Amino acid sequence: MVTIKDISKEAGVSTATVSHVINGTRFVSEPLKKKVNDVIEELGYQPNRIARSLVMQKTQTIGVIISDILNPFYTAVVRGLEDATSDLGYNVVLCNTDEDINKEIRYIRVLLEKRVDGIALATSFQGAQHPLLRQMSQIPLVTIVRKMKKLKSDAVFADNIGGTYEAIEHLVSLGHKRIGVISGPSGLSSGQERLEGVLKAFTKYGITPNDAWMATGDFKRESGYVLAKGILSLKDRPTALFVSNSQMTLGALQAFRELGVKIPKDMSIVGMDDTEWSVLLDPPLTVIYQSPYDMGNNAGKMLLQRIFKNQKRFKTNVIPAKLIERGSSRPPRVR
Amino acid sequence: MVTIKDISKEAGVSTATVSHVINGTRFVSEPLKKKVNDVIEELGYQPNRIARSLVMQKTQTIGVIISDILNPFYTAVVRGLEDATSDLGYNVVLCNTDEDINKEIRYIRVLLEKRVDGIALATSFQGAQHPLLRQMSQIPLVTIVRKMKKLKSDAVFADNIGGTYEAIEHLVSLGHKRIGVISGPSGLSSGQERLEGVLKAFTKYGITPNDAWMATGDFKRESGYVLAKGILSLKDRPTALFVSNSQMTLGALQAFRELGVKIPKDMSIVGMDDTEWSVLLDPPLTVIYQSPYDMGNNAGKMLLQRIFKNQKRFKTNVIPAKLIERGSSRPPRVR
DNA sequence: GTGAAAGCGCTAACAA
DNA sequence: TTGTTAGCGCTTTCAC
Repeated sequence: MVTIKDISKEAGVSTATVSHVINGTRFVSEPLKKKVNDVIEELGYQPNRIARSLVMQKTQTIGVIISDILNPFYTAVVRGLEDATSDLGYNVVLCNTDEDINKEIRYIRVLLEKRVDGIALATSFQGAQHPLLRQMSQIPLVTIVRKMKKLKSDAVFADNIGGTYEAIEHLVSLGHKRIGVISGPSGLSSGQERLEGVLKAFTKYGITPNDAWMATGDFKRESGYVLAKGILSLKDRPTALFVSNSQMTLGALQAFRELGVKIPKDMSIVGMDDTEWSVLLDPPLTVIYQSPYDMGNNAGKMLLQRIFKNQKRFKTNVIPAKLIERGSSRPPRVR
Repeated sequence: MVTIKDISKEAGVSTATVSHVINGTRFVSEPLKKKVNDVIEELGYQPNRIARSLVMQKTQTIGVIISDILNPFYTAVVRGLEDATSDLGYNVVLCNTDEDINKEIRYIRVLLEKRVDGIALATSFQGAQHPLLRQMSQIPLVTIVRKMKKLKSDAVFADNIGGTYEAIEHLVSLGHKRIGVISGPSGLSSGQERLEGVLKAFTKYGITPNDAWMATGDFKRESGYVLAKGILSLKDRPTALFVSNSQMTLGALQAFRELGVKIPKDMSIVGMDDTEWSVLLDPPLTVIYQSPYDMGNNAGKMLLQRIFKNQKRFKTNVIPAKLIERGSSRPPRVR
């Protein structure tokens, strides 16, 4: 592999000069500059950024840690993050944890050791105090999607409470009083807050939650399927169902299909997360949209800000969630 | 930031010893080992992998270059790649090119300069000879999804020809003779081969392609929408439509919906790529499934093999594509 | 306007 | 069994 030394030798200049023509960091006379560039071209020189990183103490790399890129929600987050940072020459390294806190810890450690310039973390940690709290506060880090207790950091997440509140309000406005809910893990802020918004709306509109209609899943398709099946099989069932993420909605829809429960005739459904397929369903799905792309994009921008100037105050960016009304929610059938 | 020197000083040993206890690369007596580990713990030492990479000449990082992670096909590819490589401690850096050859070139350059240990590349280059041909043959590289002309390298892709052949054969076996096709860019091997499989089946079954029913898109949703709309609006239209990727299928389905063309009553449809939503459509979608996860996974494994021992022969891994028959394809209506 | 050389934080050959 | 030190390929200070 050809190095800067080879170039300097071949061009008859110092390595300093080569470095400066490559980076434009100080004036170099035209003839020298040309000579150097010619040699670089001729030898097919590729500067070694590892060496550069070592002296510059920066890697032009940021890490993103999520549970699973196969979930389209996170796909959009990651894309937003890349778009926000790639213009400034950053690369993103992708880490899937599958909600496994040990994987998460391993990834954080490695990213730290690789000296990434920043980390965007959607934690899977459900306890009170993250094991890597100390280490994480040493570098630019933005918590995304899910809040982390005890950690002071920049943060961007959706307005979960507002979003789910709106979902319920929407159903109530259609005339629903019998509303079922499939929520996510209570140990995750996203799961807990979404339930909170639901309950807030229930209270506001004088609805007493029916335990048989309130289920807690794990944000995965299978649990949406199983839990929906349970609720749909009840003799006394709700007239509407809210499902708190797209993967569980997928499972729930499968349950509707299998049990022959017609949407919205037999039951209305509102999902969380908009997807590429929401509009193609029959009827199209009413959803709460949380702008995952924007979340990733904003996270990227906040990271860059912190990388460039280390302000002391931490910022929190709450992205509004909004209702997209489509055909799957209708007034309940009058009996 | 604490370095190996700090540890060695504090523990009263040489940096060599510290290095060796961290990496287990030579015997260190118990007392020393304990002392070193204690100090590491105490000072919260995080080894600098940049420095390590510089001397070891390896980064434990691989790059993956695709057009767009938002396309669930690539999402699965990337996930497969990560799963194949993360066990051995590799990280993957994600690069989205949006089919922009300039972005692709930039990314390849950067990955090369960052000295990634390997690259998985789904190229967007449609010309004869890739601009970075020389550079790319210098490191472990596996071409995926799309073939690259003139480049000798490991490769893994789907059996596009076999897959689309099977799609048409399936339609023919149902009694269709009037078959429309929305293909992808002819400059990409995936686009060209898929069309090739279609034509091969046409020939085999004595079907003469009707130009009005043969459209070429760009693998994006919008083009599927526009082209399908064109075909569906024809007075003389086909009885079945094959669409050669999931994004265009999405658009096509939208066209069916808007024009009130009922599937499969008015027209059958077979898509390429299975997705999380295929089964939820009404009727569920018949598709050709190309195992994107496996493609990524195999690509990862091939990369690792080449990283570990530099065999001279290049391998090509063709992943079979298979028909998944569901409700969207039925015999044509008898007029 | 350009060059010499120290140093970034490790690993490993060599020495003891 | 452990330590000394050269060197990985750059950037940048200081000197000329």
